[in-house]
Amino acid sequence: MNKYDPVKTEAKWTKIWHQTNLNKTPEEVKDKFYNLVMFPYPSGNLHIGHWYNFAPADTLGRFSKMHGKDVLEPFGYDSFGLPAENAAIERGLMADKWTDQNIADMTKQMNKIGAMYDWDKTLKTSDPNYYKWTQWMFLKLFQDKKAYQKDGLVNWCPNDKTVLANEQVVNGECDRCGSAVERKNLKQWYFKTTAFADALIDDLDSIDWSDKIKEMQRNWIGRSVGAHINFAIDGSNEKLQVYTTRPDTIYGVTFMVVAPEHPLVSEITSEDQSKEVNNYIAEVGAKTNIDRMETKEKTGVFTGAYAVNPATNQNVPIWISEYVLMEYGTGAIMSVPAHDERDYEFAKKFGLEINQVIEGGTIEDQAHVSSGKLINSGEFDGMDSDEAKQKITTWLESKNIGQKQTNYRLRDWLISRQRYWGTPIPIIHCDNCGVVAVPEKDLPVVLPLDQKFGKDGRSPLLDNEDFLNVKCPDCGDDAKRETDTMDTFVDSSWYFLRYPNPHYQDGPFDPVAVKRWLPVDRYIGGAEHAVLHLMYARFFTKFLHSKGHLDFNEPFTKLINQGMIDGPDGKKMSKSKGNVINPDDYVDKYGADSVRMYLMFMGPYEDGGPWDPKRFEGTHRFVNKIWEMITSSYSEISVDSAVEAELESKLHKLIKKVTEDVPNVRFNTAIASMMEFVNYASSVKLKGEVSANQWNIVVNTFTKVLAPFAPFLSEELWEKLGNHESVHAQAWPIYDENLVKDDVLTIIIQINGKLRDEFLVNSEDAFYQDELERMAKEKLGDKLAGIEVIKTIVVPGKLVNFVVR
RNA sequence: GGGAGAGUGGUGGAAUUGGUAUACACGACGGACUUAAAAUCCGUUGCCGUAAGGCUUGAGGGUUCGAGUCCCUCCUCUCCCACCA
Repeated sequence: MNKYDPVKTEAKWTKIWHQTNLNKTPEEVKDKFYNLVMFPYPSGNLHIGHWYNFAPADTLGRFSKMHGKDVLEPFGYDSFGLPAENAAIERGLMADKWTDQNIADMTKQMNKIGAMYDWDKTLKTSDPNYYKWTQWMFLKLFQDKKAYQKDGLVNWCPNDKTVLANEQVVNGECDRCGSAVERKNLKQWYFKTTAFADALIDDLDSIDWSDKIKEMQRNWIGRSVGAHINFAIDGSNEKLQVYTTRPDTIYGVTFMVVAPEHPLVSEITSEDQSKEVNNYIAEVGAKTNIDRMETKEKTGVFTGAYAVNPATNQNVPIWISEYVLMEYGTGAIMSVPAHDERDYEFAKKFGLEINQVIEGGTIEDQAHVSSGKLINSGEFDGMDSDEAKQKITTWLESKNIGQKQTNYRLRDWLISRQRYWGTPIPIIHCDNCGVVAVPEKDLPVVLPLDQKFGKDGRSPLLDNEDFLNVKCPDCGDDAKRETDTMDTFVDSSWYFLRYPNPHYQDGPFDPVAVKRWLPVDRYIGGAEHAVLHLMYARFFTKFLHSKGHLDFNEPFTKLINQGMIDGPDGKKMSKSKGNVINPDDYVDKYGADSVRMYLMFMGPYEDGGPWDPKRFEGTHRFVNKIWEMITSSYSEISVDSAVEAELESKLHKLIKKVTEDVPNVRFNTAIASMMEFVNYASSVKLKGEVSANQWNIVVNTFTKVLAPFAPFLSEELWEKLGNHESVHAQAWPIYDENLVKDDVLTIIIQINGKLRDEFLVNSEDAFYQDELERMAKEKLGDKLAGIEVIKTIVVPGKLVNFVVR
């Protein structure tokens, strides 16, 4: 018996596919399928998580290709980022050399996966030919005032020594290194993501993403509709503007709270309260984000000032407290303790007045938060909250002290980083002209390579005179370059536009190629990017669309989020736990196809799960079983036409099942049905019950079904079966509806819904209800004697149910 | 505290519109081959019961001829957000 030799086979076909240009992307495109996986960071080692990402995605691509689709399946690298810089600092390497070596290593490993990548369509974001256009994107945003500089409180990671975007702070910690994030006042570059806040929410309805991810984006953007209201301050000309979603409760406002950082605080604070107020501000200012989050109990200080409730004309005290955030709304709130839990807690703690204005609840015990009928609200008494919100807002507008206002939790994207290994921000600072954009013709602003780092990790750009010193493009005087680089998420926000023609020189992307291939039909990647990359890429697409560069406004039509592969112990893989699975160990021993098959068979793609070496063995056994079944010789022993019909029917059922499962990423059930088929076909073969001719047709067809899953194995089998053209260039087999239908159906017999018996019936008779009932009665025979049948339910082709007393 | 999702054998997991629950695989047990082991192959395997039979999809209730699937209450777990006014 000749045994399947994956190592030899895979090397052989890798070479042949390369020589025959099998994976070249078609130029003539009729029915496109842009099959994209989120590109990886070149960390240097392809781990099993990468395999889980790319191998099933490739099955989808190959499956589509066999269906006659023109498939674009590119691969590249998100190659700017901190790990390269850390390697440079810690080990004295060059960040660029380290990165390029990793790319070379990973590309070698990537070739083992058996994917249909067209290596002509590759890119890396650290390539000047690429980041030139990232800088171009910055300039376009800058020209449109959607890239701007702002002074303010920012998140600072003391370990990575850079600022972070809001999205990159998780539970008060840096999402890269886990350090506690500090708050600093710094001038930084931002992209105006909030300009597209509405579109980012509304257009979610038009794309095929999981509800989970869509909901996460909606929550992150956090749209809320309410009103701005200006409160007069007693004894001052200043107005205190607040944002509220509950204008219906304005008669219940008994105090105001402003954020400690609010600019009005210093102006309105009375002399006798100023010491206490200043102490409080200092105390809060010293806290980190984590400290702030840990503060459970409400704290605050009275400013000594009063505002006037415009509804009641009552004077209400103005307090400061850290529970009001300067970053959201106006940094000031009107407090309605009767109908807001936080205000209630605050009022109870500091003995402030509580006025109920919505009927119901037990205000003595807790805030009554739900909406309802208004009371104690003058002319608005008796109105429902929803109506009162409208009416009161209109009333405020008529008095010119308020208006309807929509607010978002989304903050503009902070994109500058005080790091070296990233795309330089194409800006020049000139003493005469201020902030000046680098002219387009001067792009790219080249990042100097071979830079040495000190132990402190200080960006070498800060000390690189050649880089720093430039002439101002406006006035020609000496000027300095911006030394911050861009967040690497900027690089990855538009890469999918460049893949169709990564060699294009006249712009960031080739408009003809983009028209041909975009938007992305399947986008596959981890759910951890729900509010990061996936939102940033949508923002870029919307911006480019608004400027007429793109004719679509959503980049990823259908999104698939694969799960995570854990270690055999069920825990997240990590070097320190010693539970990391190295795919090479398995690939070198069992072959890529077995790894691919196991990853797809282990469970639903969206769930992931632990890597189980035992179960892997099981899948590998299946691969060998296929090899044995197809390559060992077939001999007719006792040909049986009933078995021939059965085998043909099972083959067509298999085709149908796999055809339906793969587009829905149900790889596990597709493979299960292949196993079932092989089990049956093997037993037929052993007994030689079908003609050699039919057997030949069956194994040829089966090999085509197998092809997207196990590209090497199927190609070798295909050749052994005497075919000359690649199996991957074959058309997907079409199943015959008539053969999928069963000739004989099993009808079950129930009594009161419980299974009691069953019988077989020819499919053409299975839809005559009277006949089915008669047959069921006959089959049950004596069992029904003396029992009163009240009702009989007949489901044609399925069952007969006798309802008895 | 808010939002989303999920609970099925010893394990990963299958189950068209409500219509044979536990497909496929792992593990376990028994057997064949072997001096022996590995590999391979064959059988058994939801639970209780010798059997007939009964029970079974987190718990309880409901709708229905019939519920893993639909509705209500509760419990548990996972993920996301979190003083967002």
